[in-house]
Amino acid sequence: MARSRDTEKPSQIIGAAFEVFGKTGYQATLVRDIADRAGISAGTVYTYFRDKRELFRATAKEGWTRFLDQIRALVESRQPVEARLMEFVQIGFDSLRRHLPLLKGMLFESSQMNILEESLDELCSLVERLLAGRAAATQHPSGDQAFRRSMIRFTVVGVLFSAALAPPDRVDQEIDGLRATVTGLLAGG
Amino acid sequence: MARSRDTEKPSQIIGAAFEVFGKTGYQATLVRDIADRAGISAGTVYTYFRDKRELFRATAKEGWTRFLDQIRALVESRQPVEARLMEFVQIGFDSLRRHLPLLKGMLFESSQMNILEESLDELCSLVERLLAGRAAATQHPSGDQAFRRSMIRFTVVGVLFSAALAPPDRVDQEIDGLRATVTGLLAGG
Amino acid sequence: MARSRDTEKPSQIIGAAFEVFGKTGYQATLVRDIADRAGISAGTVYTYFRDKRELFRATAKEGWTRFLDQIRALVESRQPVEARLMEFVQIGFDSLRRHLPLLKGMLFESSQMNILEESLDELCSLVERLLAGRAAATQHPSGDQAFRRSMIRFTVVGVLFSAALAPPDRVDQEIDGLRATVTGLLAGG
Amino acid sequence: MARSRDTEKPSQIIGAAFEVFGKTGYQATLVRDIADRAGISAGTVYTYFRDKRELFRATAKEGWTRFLDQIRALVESRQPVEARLMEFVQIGFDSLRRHLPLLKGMLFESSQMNILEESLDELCSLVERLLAGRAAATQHPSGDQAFRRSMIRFTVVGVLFSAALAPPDRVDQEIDGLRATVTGLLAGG
DNA sequence: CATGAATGAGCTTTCATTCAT
DNA sequence: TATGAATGAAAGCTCATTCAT
Repeated sequence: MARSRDTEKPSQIIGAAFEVFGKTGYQATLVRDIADRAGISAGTVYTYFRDKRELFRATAKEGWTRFLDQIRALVESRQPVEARLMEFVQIGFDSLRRHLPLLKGMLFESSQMNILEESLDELCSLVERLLAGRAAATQHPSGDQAFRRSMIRFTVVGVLFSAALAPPDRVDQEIDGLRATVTGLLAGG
Repeated sequence: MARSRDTEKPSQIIGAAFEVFGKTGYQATLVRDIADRAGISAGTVYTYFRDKRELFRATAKEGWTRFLDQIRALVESRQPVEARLMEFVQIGFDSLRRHLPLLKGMLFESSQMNILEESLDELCSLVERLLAGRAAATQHPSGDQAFRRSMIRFTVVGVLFSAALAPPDRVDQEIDGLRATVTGLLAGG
Repeated sequence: MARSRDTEKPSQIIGAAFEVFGKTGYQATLVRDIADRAGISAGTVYTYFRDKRELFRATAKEGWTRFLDQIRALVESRQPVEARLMEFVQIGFDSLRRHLPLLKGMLFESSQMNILEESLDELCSLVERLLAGRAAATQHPSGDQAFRRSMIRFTVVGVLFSAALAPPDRVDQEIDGLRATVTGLLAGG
Repeated sequence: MARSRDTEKPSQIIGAAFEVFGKTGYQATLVRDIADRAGISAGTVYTYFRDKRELFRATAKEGWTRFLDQIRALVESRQPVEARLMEFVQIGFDSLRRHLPLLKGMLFESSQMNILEESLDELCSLVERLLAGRAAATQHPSGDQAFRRSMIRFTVVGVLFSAALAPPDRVDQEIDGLRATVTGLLAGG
């Protein structure tokens, strides 16, 4: 038999891609760099991914999946609402800080691949559910439902892109500021 | 009538760049295409702009300037608050629709050039001033000031990027939806 | 029934190669395509043939062998001369039509592999023998022997390459024309 | 003004291409090698030729043009028939010897580009005209006209391809043999 | 022997930028 | 200053071949 198809190879490659795309951006990343970091030859990348684009897509998707899984678990946890919200903020901004380069890659270099759309939608619904417990307490007319939903969407998009737009040397304070703002919003109602 | 050809050439080039970048996107745009449309040779572009990047920066800046000038005039106009807000929405979404490709270029294809920061900041303050009249009517504790400011920021960024992220065939309905949402937000308070 | 799989594999591969090279041409043919059609893996091809080149050579040789065997049988058959000549034309042009792509591969895409030389030589002598019966009838001085031989050679080469050079959409009429010409030559003398 | 477009550049490039294609063959030739030999950069080749293919086509065409021009002049010269025929054989086989590698390139590596068709056709008509004077002397029924024409075609194609098919170490004797054959044919009638 | 995953050399063409005129 | 011919770096992907299993 031939060398058996290594089932870990794809995630090994994605791992490498995660780092290189994150550091270098989509355009500037060479497939060879990813292969090098994964310890394989450039050709092998193409055994598992049709092309650079698909590799990027898979990498980005993987990132979102990991993150959304955490949030999903949180939504279904039995903690009190406020605790869950705090943890959400914690996890969310940690991820943001950690994966900002990849996010920028997703935003800036690949408008065609609408990886974000879906993921953003899901993130927004999760946030909605996260807030639902609290919202139920107060009686809200249905108009406020739409308002809330739009608020959530704009807040999520606003946070992500504000962070992504920040100049590299001010990323950290920008994220801190955003986090404070969001915390405030949650506290304020 | 014209002062001199040399003074006009940069804006002539920017005018051409505006159209070509807007239609084609940053990457896919050839410097020669811009030169052709400007009726000059490719080499001449480099007399006025260091490189393609700087030309894009200047073009984007020009676009924001035109737009912000309109809003600035609106802020200083003597119309009643509500009328100004309606006109703002009108102008804003018209520009968005018209210049979306250029905006996408700014967002997605030129990560290093943080052209937006400044312009976004100014746009947000203008919106703040636009809303200020109305806000003054009600007594708001200072906490709400911060809330309002963050709201504005998130809304502005949210609108721009949501539009930019929409897949090409759904851009129009996306913009319509965003406009409705914003109108609702303004109406709702 | 079969002796052993290993003995059959080469001809099995050649059979597949015959079809794929014929359809696709040398350059455009992937070793894997041949392997697929032969129902084996690409690697196995290299157990029986040093490389793609050698496989092509073997395939072409096989094709010539099959063809020359038919002609050889014809030469040795007991039919009257004229009947043999007619059948020769029949078989020859049928083969030409059927295997033209392979012939083109031999001619155009594999300059170093002079597969044709030998086969052409044999084909020419067979034709000479085919014509010999008729030629004997008339008294020919030896000079005409050389003339005849050159004629044969040029005719054979001329037919093959003229067919091979014809643009794809005119191959059929070209072959028809060549056949008519040859028939005429035979009839005429 | 810019550096003016050098009108000699194309033929300069073709000159280099002539040598490199001839020596190396179409496939194995790197555009860069041609550029190097022409003393220009690889990119410049593309200012004058759309791609490698078109450069080859132009090169081959140029070769045929030079050759056919000579033959054309010969046809129109006032020399006696026999002298012209002898000179034709002289020129023809000299060219064949000199440009065989390019011819092989044309034959073997580029069946798609039917550069040969046209040139062969013209060469054949020229030969026909060359022989016409002599032919006129004897009364030939029209059937012989067709015979003659086919003979010419097969002879021309036969000579060219027989030379092209000869293994490198026997090219010279092959060409000598072909020349002798042709001379004999001409002498014999 | 068979397999097929892994390898990695190979190469055209584009296009931003330069610079001789 | 304007021109546009010339430059030359740059990189994805294929596919014949190898070799670990």
